[in-house]
Amino acid sequence: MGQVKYIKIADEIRNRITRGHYPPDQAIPDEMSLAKEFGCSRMTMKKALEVLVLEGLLYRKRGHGTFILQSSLQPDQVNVLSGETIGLTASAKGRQVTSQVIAFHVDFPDPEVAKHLSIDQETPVYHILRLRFVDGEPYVMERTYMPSPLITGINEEVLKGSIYQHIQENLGLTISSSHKMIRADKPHELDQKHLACTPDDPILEVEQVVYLSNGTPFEYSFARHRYDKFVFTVINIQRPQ
Amino acid sequence: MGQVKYIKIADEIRNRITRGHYPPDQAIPDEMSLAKEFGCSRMTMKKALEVLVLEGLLYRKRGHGTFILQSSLQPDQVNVLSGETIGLTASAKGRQVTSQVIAFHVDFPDPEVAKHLSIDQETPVYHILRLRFVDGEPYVMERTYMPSPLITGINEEVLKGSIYQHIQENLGLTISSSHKMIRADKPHELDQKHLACTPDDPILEVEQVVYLSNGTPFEYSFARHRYDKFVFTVINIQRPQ
DNA sequence: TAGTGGTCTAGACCACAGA
DNA sequence: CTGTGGTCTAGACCACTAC
Repeated sequence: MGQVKYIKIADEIRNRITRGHYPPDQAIPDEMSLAKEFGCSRMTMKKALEVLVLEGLLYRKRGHGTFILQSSLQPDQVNVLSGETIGLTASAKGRQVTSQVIAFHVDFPDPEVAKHLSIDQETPVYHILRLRFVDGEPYVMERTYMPSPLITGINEEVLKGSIYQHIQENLGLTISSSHKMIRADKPHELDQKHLACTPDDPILEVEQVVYLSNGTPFEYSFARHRYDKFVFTVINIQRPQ
Repeated sequence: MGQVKYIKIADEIRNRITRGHYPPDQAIPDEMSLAKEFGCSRMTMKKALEVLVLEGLLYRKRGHGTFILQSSLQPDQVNVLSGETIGLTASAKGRQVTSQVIAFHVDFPDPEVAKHLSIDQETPVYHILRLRFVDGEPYVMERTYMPSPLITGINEEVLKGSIYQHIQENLGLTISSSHKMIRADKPHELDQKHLACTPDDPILEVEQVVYLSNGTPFEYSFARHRYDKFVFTVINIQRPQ
């Protein structure tokens, strides 16, 4: 769990909300009361509540109070991916994720790949093509590029499981952010073959660059999803002015 | 512009970054130096930089410094929508947005619409169907539901422009957040007719609930986009632990 | 050891809402 | 007027990085 105080407080309040500890139709206690209860300053309390606002559980109204967003209590359908988690293995919690390696080799990157990975064309890159299953159903086809000098120790064994788990646990690297571009597309032949879809079944494609905590991009990928098995959810909070 | 200090500082630093004021391959000045330059406390400086981190312009490394994310300097293609702006009129800056009203009437909501707008089925709701053009090209078909007692003064004139502008400027309401679900779909007949697409052209659909700053949902909508004219971009920063 | 960002504090003042 | 959240401060200590 979070070793940091504001994360621990946010975790506790999130639990209270989802377990119905606070009446959903009135304000939760004010910042000062909560700060006193949790033995922290008001600023720290504010930071904890800010986490839950960004998750879409709470909204706050100056001069009024902090309230539970009704929609957060409705069991939103499958909710396959949120803006928060990275990686299919982490997203499909409780369901079994398996992977079939279709292609795996090392090559020099083309200019587009090199550009997104911020490397030159002389740096070798893993080319990985995986078909991924959730509970045995074909779910997504992932084409992934990673600089091989940076992400070491990739082999068939790793590819059958979770690359992200390998990066974090075996390589000790920290994943920090991702930039995604989401679009619809027509199915390629490869999609039709492996995702078992017809020529008029659309594909939802997620193009992504993922960064380590030192700012280095380590993954450039295209994930192509069956249109009937994937919804991408995003929560957007406006900044003042 | 932002009347708030940290927003104004963020605006200034954003300008410096995009104009190349800071060398892109080394750290920008540290928090204390910047705080001194802008005449603010270190906490305020941190808050300003946090804004730019969330926008994907900067990344920060404890014990190391604050750096410009290379990818933010590359002129990312069209970048039609980011997680930040709400509303087509605001997204398609510099391009001409026009709207054609296909249907517009008031009715009672079905249970699904009522649920997402947090109203009962006796509250009348605007049903709006608009085709929207960017620079004269058909771009997106929007089906929108809004509670008519809440969003007043909607007429053909407003619908041909920007509803959001009407809500903010004429009604004085503040839009605060949105929850989006993005998926691919096959084109309906209505899509094919108005978006000028063929039966095998996919559609990118954005289902959305938009909230006022008092937490009231005021819009439930489905925006159906031509697959070749819309990319949805999302930036995701991981929280510690 | 020096320098960086991350967290946390105690308190101040401001902006906004409702009685 | 009171109470709410929003901002800002000056300073402390901690965690991590590089030298």
